[in-house]
Amino acid sequence: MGSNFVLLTGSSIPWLGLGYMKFAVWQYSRATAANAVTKAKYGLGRDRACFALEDVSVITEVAGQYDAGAVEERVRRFWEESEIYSKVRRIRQVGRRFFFVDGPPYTTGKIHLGTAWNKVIKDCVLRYRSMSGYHVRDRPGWDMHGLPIEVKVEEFLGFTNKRQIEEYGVGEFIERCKEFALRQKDEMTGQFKSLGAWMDWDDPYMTLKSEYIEAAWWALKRANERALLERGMRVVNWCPRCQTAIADSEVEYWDETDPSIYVKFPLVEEDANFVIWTTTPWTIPANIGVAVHPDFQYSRVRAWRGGKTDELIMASDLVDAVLKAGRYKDFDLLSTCKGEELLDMAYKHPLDDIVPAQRGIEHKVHLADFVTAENTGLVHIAPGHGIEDFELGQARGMPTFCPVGEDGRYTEEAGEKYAGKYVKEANGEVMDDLEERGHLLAKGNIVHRYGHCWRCKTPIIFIATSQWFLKIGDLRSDMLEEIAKIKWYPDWAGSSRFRDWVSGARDWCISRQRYWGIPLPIWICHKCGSLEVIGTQEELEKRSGSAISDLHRPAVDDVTITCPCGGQMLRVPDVFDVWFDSAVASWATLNFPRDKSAFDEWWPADFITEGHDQTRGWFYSQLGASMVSFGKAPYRSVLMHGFTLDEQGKKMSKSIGNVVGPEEVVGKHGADTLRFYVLSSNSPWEDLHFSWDAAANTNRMLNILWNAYRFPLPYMILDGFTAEKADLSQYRDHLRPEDRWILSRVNTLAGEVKSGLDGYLLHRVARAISEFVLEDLSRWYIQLVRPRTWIETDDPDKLAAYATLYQVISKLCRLMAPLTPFLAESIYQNLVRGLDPAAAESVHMCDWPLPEEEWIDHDLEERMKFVREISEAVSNARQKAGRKLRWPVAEIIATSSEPLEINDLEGVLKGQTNARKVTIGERPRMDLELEPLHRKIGPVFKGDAGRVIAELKSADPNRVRAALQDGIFEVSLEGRTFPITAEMVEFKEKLPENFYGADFSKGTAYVDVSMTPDLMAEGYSREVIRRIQDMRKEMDLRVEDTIAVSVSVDRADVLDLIQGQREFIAGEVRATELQLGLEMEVKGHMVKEWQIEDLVLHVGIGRS
RNA sequence: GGGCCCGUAGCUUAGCCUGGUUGAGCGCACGGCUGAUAACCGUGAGGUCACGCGUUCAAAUCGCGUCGGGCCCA
Repeated sequence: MGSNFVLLTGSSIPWLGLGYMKFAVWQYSRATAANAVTKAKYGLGRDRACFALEDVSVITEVAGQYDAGAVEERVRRFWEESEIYSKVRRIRQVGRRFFFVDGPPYTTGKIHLGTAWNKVIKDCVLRYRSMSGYHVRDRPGWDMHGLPIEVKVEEFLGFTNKRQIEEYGVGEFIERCKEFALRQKDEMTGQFKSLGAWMDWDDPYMTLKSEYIEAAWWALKRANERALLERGMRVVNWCPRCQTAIADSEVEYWDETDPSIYVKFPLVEEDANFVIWTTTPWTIPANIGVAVHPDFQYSRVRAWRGGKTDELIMASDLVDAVLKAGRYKDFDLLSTCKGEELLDMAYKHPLDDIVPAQRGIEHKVHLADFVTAENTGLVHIAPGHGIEDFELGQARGMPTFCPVGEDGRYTEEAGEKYAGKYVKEANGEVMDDLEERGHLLAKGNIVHRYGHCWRCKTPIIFIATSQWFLKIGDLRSDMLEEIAKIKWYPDWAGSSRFRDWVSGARDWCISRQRYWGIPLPIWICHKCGSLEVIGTQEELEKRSGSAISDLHRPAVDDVTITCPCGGQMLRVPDVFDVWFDSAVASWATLNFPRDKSAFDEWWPADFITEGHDQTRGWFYSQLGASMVSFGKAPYRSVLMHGFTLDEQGKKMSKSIGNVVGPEEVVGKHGADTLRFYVLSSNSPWEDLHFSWDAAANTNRMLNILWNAYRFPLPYMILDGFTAEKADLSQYRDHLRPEDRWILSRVNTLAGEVKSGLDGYLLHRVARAISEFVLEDLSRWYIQLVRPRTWIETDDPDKLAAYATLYQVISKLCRLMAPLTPFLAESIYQNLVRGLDPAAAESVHMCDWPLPEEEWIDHDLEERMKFVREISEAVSNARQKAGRKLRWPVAEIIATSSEPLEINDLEGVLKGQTNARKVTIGERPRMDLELEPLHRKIGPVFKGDAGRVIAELKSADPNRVRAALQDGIFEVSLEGRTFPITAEMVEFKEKLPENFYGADFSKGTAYVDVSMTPDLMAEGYSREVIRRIQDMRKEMDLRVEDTIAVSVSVDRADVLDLIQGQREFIAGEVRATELQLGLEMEVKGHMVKEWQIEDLVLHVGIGRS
């Protein structure tokens, strides 16, 4: 009892489950009830059913509003209960393999918009591949080791340094890290699932698992066999707080103020000084040399300040700037020389009285190309504190002097005065010491970008330490060759970006002096010094003779093995750089080396996709590790995607407060909206500027789709539409041109979607779908098909429309399944499975809908395009004329610059424009307009000109033109005649009265809005019908209810007109009685007064 | 400082590869439809295509440079 209670209250999951169950029971009864009742009774469709449960083998009506939350919850439940995911993967096991490797997200505990986008792309691609018949390998992964988690756990435990971890116990600490990582993983799994990402969540690969660790060990063993593993002193980025080397990628830069000092290094043999510049005074105690550029010109000057003179050597171009910084008054140029002439000139270390170790070291000038013409043109070289310094030091035989310890404090080697001081804090003291000894030429401050530990934000320092390296530099050219074989999306991601990065590949420092990571499997003999790299747990157990429970520290630290020399071999205490963990993912996910057959079957990956930050990250680390292990690239194709930024294109950051979480978007608009939005918003490789407006617009598009799908359902249900009736083949002769058109369009769309998905142009796919839904389906086809759905008999015309809609929507939901898996499933379950229980159990189990060429008719699509354009132009023209669509027009005319074929679509055009007659090609008969030209007439007729012009204006332009064609036209005024010549007038064509025109892409459409009694009768009747329908709706009448109607108008002429339309009106509104009268009293359950322009209408409605 | 990508209407964007009157959606204003209706449709206003120079008969599109944004590096 007690534990049961705790379970219910302690976790929100069981509680939610209970809620869902009640919801489902309610839903089920609703759905079945609704279905049973709707046949007899229309109007019940306000329930929130999303699709029929699978044992109800009929379609049901759905909610009037797209409620993503409800739809997704229902679908999620269906997927879980019916185990759809595993079924989908199972049925494809016979297919061609598609090996996808998930770039493992770091277990931070919370996914962000970028991570969501990443998984949506992956899911979309995998669903498409699966539907296309591929046997998809979709194991997700988790990156669970490393400093970020260590730092979190340290924070939690209140630790500030490594010693506290050792005191706490490494074993305990590792255990905390592990728990933390596993908990975060579980939370994030839920977040990914809510996006509809289908991956093998029950069996992800985890970097902390033994089989995973072995994959890394095995790779290192291979590296050693190939002589690519090396131990050596290197200068590394060092975090003095974490007391470990950190990778370049773990360094975070931001502006910081540091000292900027000019230091004089006195020459040994002469009374002169080299001038160097640095921002790190604390590295001066470790100075070993000075570098100059061999080709620069250097000057020796004698400079004055405060009554003293100094002889200084620096780059000639920088003399002025340096002397200004040192506040020298004036100087004499003594001599100049090229940098190479300075080679090997000796100087004395400026602090050798404080740093005794410096006294035995030779200090001199070296040549280096990396010297730039900035500051002084001479560079202070401390091989223990700089990467280039170290390299130059190695090349030139300088000692690597590094009097700084792992904690960032000077060691005894730095001399008594400095020993124990934290280097960044010693800057001031070093400057003072230089100043006291007269070696400080100038000091100031500089704001520059400085590196920090990305986890604990401590400023990093460079120190020389002994580390383990992979000699990636040796593999550079092989890597470049491999890159060229990989298919990159977009191409430049590989051909320029990645290529550039790999061209600068340097040896990879893989060791870290930490705890929570994969231990380096290197054992060293303490007697003979030989080294052994262990590849697997089994191998280690065999070599050590003891069973091992956990491959992590500290357990593995205690394992010793016996060297062939008889000595004892101990493990190197370091762990791997965490980047190495994910680098081996492509084979670790296959459980290689434990399982060699899976590797043979699957490796290398067919596809990976990550953000562009992974160019230097995972794309690179995987390539490097794979080249070391197998000599080839671990992936065949790569889609590089962008970053998610805010609407202004700024990085989302907590401090700016512009962060949008995926769960916010899902909560507001649903997962399908988020998915479709991120896929459609821009090309995958561009950065996404998240916009709430755009997301809402995507939701609106899905709502329109929902409405389009929902629209025919009540009619289909009412008419008992069945699977047999849905078979399109029986209606071949009854398909209207618009049916053939939408069928052509959906197949054209299928082609576009396929080629887009094949080429990872996901935005093109989403946009093509969106365009189809809005333009073709909702705005056009549904409008065209509407009248056919309320034909009452089993007319093949109506059934052909149903079958067409069925065909289109069932194809569309398959095409959308990879993008909006919930909505697609919901539609599929109701419409497709509802009619045909034998259909595949889930839309995601369907085969990919290929374009059916026999349905594609480009000509028809082209013709319809013009019909739509003309139709739009006509509504434009109608608007100019102030004639509503409800009022029929006698004729519309479309003219164009090129031949225009409408053919079979004339009926569509007539219907949509509400025109009695459609004329294509002929121009309307134009009226002529005559314009007298004042400047010609005036000079000829002088004082009479005014009256002549007036007379001309009132003349019939046709008569004038006819006369002018023969010669002159005579104007008679008060008995006089005025001869008018052709040059005195201009003719313009004018649309006849009641004609209005508007342009479309190929020409102009005209509408003749002249009224006839016949047209007026229909117009008024439609006005009346529309009011009655409105009232029927207000009374909440069912579609088949009949009514008694009385209508009174206040104009006799209108009464006459509508009297002739009695049957039309009664039929449209299902009236069994219809009374029409002038100023009469109307009656019924509902009575309303309406104003239609200048007509007052009274309508009374009652049930009959 | 270097590499790669991006900059088009108030906002989000298409067009750029292959030069020839910038096309849409949102928002705004006006209108229409009314058995998809808390839905939908039409019309209108709104753009020195970041800026400058060049190539060309012609540049949003090609080249160079500047500015701004992003990622990566130094």
